[in-house]
Amino acid sequence: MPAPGFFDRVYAAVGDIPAGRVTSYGEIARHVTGRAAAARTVGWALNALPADRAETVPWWRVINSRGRIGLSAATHAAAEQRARLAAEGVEVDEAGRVDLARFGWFDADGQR
DNA sequence: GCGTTGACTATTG
DNA sequence: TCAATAGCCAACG
Repeated sequence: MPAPGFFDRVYAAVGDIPAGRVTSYGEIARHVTGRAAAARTVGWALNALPADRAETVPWWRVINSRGRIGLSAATHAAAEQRARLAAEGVEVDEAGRVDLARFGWFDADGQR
């Protein structure tokens, strides 16, 4: 298989998130580039996520650093994200906030 | 190779 | 907690 590009690495990292857990763009960026500063690029990668990839990549488990849904509340993706998270047992606040202390995903070594 | 864009993060007030 | 500002990174035209 060809060398995975940035996008593929992001998708792979997102796919590694267990069900019922959520993580931030910064964590994904650290797994892919090693720098949390690339979080913008991660968001862009998911924004450009092809429809066929959306079937296999749990993009809805990716939120911003504060456990808040970065998507606009009026966006269809935001509503679907909340619905999918709720279906997995993740409680989402009316403001679109998730309790990272309970549902946040951390590395075996990266537990804060 | 350059400028623009973006589902971000950290800092400051 | 919210709002505004600066910084950083990768893909696209």
